[in-house]
Amino acid sequence: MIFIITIRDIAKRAGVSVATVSHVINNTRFVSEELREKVRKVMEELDYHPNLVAGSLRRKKTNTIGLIVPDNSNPVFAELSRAIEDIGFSSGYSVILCNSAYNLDKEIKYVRVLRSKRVDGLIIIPTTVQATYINQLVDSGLPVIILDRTVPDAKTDSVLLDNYQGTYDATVHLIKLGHSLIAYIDRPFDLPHSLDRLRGYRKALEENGIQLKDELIVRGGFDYEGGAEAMQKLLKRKPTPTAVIAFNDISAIGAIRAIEDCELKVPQDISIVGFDDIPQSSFTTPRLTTVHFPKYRMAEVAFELLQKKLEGTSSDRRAEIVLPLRLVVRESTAKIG
Amino acid sequence: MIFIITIRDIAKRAGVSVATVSHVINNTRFVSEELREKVRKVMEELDYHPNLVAGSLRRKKTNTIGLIVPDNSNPVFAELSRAIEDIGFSSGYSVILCNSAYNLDKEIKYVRVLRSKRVDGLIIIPTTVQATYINQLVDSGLPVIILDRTVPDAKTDSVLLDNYQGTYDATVHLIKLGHSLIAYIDRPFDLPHSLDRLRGYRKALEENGIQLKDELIVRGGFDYEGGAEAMQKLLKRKPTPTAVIAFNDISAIGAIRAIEDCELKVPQDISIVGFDDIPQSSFTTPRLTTVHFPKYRMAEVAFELLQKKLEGTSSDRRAEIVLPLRLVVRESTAKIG
DNA sequence: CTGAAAGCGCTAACAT
DNA sequence: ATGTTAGCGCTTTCAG
Repeated sequence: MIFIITIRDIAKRAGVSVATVSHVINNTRFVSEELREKVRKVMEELDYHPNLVAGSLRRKKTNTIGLIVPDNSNPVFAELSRAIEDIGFSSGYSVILCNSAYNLDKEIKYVRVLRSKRVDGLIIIPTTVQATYINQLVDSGLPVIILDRTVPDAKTDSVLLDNYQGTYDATVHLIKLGHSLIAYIDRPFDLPHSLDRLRGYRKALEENGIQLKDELIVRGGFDYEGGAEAMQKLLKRKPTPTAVIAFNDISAIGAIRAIEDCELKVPQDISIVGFDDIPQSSFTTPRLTTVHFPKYRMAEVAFELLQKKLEGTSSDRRAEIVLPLRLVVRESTAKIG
Repeated sequence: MIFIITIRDIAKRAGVSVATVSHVINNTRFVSEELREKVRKVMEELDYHPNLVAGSLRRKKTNTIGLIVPDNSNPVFAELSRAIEDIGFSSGYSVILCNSAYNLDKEIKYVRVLRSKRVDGLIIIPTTVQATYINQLVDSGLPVIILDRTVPDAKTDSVLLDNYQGTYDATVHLIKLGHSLIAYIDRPFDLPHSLDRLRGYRKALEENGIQLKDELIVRGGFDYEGGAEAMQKLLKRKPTPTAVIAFNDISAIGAIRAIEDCELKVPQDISIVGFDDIPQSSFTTPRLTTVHFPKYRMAEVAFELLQKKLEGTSSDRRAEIVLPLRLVVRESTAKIG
């Protein structure tokens, strides 16, 4: 940071007070066209760039928000980050991107940093269900919005998905296609939202008189490989499932890979449905049937909620917005052969 | 930002000077274990979080860097962002993520913001070849590292790929497989790095006595759909290519989609090779043959270069590190039928 | 309509 | 070994 020109320099050179310069920069009180023009010219000449860190200190507002996601290299989170940046930008906010790497320790470290950096707000997809450190933040007055994860005791707003409905619909879709041996690839460890997805699956089976087989539920990982490995396990189970639901598209894509590696075909031999509807899911072979996650919408809602908190117009009640989900039927599911 | 406890409060309550508190926080001069402990206790009690914006103002260092990428929802950039965040985090830097959306105007706006926010450095994948605004930054003393794009007149370091070699190898691979009708899906508009890729392709054809057919070069878009559309055009060309090289994996995946939609098979009817080696490329059907882009390595090199500039130990010469590329042969390429 | 000046919370030179 | 204090560059109240 070797920027030396300050507002005083501008003021001196333009023959006005620093107050005037500040006001022309921020358009915050009337300044005669004459002075205004003079100030602008000097700023231009000296290539002046206002120091926002000084401004932030004074104004107690940084115009930056923190965003903590598990892993930006996951397409869902990448799209979500992108959307939040987009929306933030148009409201004059920058976003500090933080990856927790599914690691509570790193997440908490980041929260400390962001807090010390005095971000105006925080949008977070937490790694755990633990609410204490989030509530500390909230209690300290930092606006926090929780995304995509249920944190039961959190004292702040969240925007969630109707996960239960998502897998319920997916399962019913499969059942209607004649499947009854429907497997489920779950995430590596439970969290309320994943439990909800599992519940949707279970409920659909139950309602249709299909007995749940525990050996058809298996855990995957957070990458493509995880889905492939889970599927490999499933392929060894007897009876072999004729359909599988994965907790996300990445796993589903890994699963397809594993199936085809066994000389089986999707959907002829096994149907697959994913969750998230990441961009590539329309371009896989076969195109993936999946539950559409409205990422941009989630970002919008999150930002609106955050804005309200920033403006102090947030309702006292803890908002919990649940976005509806919709099954997108493509080519990876078919009538049982 | 309604954090009210300041270093003075801590000092007062602990019965020490603010200097002492500052020094225990930053470990910047000796403080007796006794005072140190007392201060720590008070900080704990009052849930004190040092105000880094004040610190930054004073210290003229924000410990945050700006990262401008075209679009974080592109898997390559998502991985790159992730890697830079990761490396930055371990050196105590936060990163402000900015998407230029391939839009020079937005890019320049972000540069202004980042500059005013006094980021310590900037890592950028520029949208254009235009160096002026980058050089202004450089001249103003802001450490800038250019990634993945050739900006000929830029007066700062860059870390690039050996793009020429990448497509050259890809093309030779195809030629060895017996192909001579090799098409090329280019990006929507030219930039030096894409021109280099095209050069590699041309050179390989030429060296092998294959005549370049201009009608086999077509432009795609920045998403999967763009690749699919480009491929559709190619499929209408006579003679139809037996192999195609795409400027990135996303396009290649879109192209595969388009091919299969015409009841043709990859690689039996048409071979495809991509560029980037994004994670999903090992899991497509067929697995994509592609040029591996060492994303984490690029992030590391970029950060090292940046660090040097931050420490003022950067060489005077403008560094231009070119990372080697390597073709990963998977299943989307085969001997001509 | 414009200016003077206090102070945001911290760091670090200087003093003891 | 610790304390005092002058700013960092800006915003904003208060005065005129």
